Amino acid sequence: MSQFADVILPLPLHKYYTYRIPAELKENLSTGSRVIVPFGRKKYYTAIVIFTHNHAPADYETKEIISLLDNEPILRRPQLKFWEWIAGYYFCSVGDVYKAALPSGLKLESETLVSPNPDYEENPDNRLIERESILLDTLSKYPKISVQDLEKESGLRNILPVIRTLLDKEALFITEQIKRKYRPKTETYIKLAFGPEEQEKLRPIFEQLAPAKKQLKLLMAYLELSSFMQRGQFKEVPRNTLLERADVSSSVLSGLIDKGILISYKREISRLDTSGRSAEPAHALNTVQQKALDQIFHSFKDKEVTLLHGVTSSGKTEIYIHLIQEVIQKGRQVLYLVPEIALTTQLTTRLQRVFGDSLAIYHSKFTDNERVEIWNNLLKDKGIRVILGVRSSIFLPFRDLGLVIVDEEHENTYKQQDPAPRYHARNAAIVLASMHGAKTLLGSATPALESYYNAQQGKYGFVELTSRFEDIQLPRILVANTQELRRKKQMTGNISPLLLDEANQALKRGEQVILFQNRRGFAPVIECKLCAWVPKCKYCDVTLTYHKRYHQLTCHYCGYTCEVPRQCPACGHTEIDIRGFGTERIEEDIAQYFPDYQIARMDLDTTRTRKAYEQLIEDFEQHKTQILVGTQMITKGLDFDNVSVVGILSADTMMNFPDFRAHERAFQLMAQVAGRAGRKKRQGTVILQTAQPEHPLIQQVINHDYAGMFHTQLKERQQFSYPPFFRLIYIYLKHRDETILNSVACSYATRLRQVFAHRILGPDLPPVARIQSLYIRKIVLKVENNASMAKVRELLYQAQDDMLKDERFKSVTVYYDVDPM
DNA sequence: AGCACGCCGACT
DNA sequence: GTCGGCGTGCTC
Repeated sequence: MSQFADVILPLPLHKYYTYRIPAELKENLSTGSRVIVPFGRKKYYTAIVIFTHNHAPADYETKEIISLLDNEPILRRPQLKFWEWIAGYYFCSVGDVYKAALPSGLKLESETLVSPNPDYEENPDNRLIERESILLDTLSKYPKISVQDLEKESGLRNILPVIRTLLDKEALFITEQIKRKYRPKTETYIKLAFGPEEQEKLRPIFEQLAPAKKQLKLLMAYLELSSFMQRGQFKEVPRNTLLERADVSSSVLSGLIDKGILISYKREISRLDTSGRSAEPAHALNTVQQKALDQIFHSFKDKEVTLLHGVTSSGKTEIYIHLIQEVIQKGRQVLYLVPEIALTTQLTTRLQRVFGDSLAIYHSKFTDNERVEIWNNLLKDKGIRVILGVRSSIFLPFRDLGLVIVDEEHENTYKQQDPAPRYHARNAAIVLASMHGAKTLLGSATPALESYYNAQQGKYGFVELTSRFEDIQLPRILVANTQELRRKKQMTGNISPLLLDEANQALKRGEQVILFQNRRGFAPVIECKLCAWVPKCKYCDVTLTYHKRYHQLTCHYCGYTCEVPRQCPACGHTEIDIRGFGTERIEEDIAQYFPDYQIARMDLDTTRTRKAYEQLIEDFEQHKTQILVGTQMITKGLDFDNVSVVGILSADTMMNFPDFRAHERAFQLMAQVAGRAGRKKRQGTVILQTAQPEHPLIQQVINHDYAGMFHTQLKERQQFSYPPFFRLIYIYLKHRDETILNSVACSYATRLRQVFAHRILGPDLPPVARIQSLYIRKIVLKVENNASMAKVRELLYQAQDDMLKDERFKSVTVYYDVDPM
């Protein structure tokens, strides 16, 4: 039996820590168990055992594990391997992955509690200073209080040193308490105190209760609910149901319990909605869908990953359902990934109907306790077969995945941005699937360039669905040339006459209208007011970002900088300015034109809660609102059958966004939003407002020409060394002193150039160059797609170690973003 | 991450 | 002269 355990701590530390296993825990402790360990002088953490062994570390004294939280591992072995892969690929610690992977209900935290020493008497030789007195006075009011609360109550700042001195003077005690966050949900049940075999006891009870009308009423209600009348049983009945049925107060119930007639007890119940949902059969597929399904099965024979390119509303979901059924019939599990915003009631109810209780939904807006229950259900294999979930559900303890579906695989919300691990759920899921020997299906109407390229190269299988479900026509797309309209003074606001006219007609016919404006219009991009000319970087093919502070234009890929031109190089116009109008503005504008219709706005601000979001959708579905103004949120997974006109208010803001993926994203967004138009009854109309109607991208949108867009973009990606030909790694440097940061960033880039040569760009100011008073610089590394990532990682870490010899570098924080979006 | 130790400026 | 500011390094 092992003496020592190496553990993962929930911290950004790049190694495992070794602890002694106390004798009494040796039996049950194993890889994947959670343990409480002391770390540093006073902290306790929940760590995860990754390895047990008998090698006593030579150069330090080990501490002992405090306690074991699980008699059985809460992780499955392949998960740890998966965590290590993520940490390696995305340049972060396994601790970072651990933090992201476990629902916080399974992560316990220690909290310091302070209590006064009642026997303390002030020593005249060692008087208390003022801060100490104040603290002690406050403390005397509480038997036990947390450090955070004590800080608040005392009105003092930075009380930890004071607590320390008081501790030395023995004026107080401190204890560390581990907070148990997950609580099983319980419900109180009521039952007769005796069984049906003693039912003759009932008669005297009725007589006894004759004067107590309310108690009698309650007893009758119980007998009724417990199905005694039909079957002579005394079943347990939930307390609330009983009180509701009897319509009496709880004191009446207490009366009966006191008399020993009824008994009350608590029972653990599941939070997961298992209200006996019965599975119903899936819809039959039409011939086109069936053919696609067959092709997917065929493709699975020799490809790990298959891309399903299906136009909007081609019925991809039904194909998924049939695939899932196939896999779960074999006893294997399915992970169905969707982007954060695509988890709509429309999709969940559809899946719940087919899969009933074997489906679980894993979403950040669900409470933590629910997520813990899903985790435990999977761990103990209690019936969940299909997980419909967002990004973080790749970390769930799957026993045997047979299939991973990544729907809307092009969505950038699959990439985690800020705290590490900065992982891409689509790419990580592919790795996860291969660890399980499962297949991955990527689905999208507008695939990511990278995925489509992989399919073209034969790395992925490829299946196409070209016709829409029930032969609905793709919408016709009309262009409103805003440049010309403005010049002719036919358009002053943000809405063209053509869009107004089409919207008006639709509304009069009782149909609905969607107006789409990407809020990214707020990006600091300048443009010519007349012709929408936008300055671009000569080297990166990326829109330049405007920095107000210096009145300069900068490329945030390579750092190229220039002055703002006085007049437009394209048309000579002299008004060049920051552009951008958001959804709020559109909502106001449109309200003036259509005062008789109800308008709703859907963006980050109006959908803070799940409820608000669902309410907006419900209102629109039920035609309570006629016009919906929104950001890209409205493009995802929503099926409205009465929308005939969609307005894209500014194609230019999307196309000119300072990012090498701007055109790809603009196409995806426009195609997705256009797909909301004209669903069941007739062809819809999309009004596309742009100042550059002849632009190839606009033509590709009009012609629903994904392949055309792909080829144009691919050429540019190759020319400027971007994905899928090159892999990007961003290296971020943070420091609170801008001057130091600048010089360190420059010398770091120089150092990196010695290793990676021209593959290093920058340093440059990222779009948000200062966060929480920390300045940020970004260095870009472009490596050939076929380069060894292990080698790149080694070289990067080596360069970082080298730089640490520089004194100034010590206080600089470095972090990486691999495959940034 | 957090916490302790250590070295410099605003107060008694 | 001390208190408290934050910079640096360590945690099994």
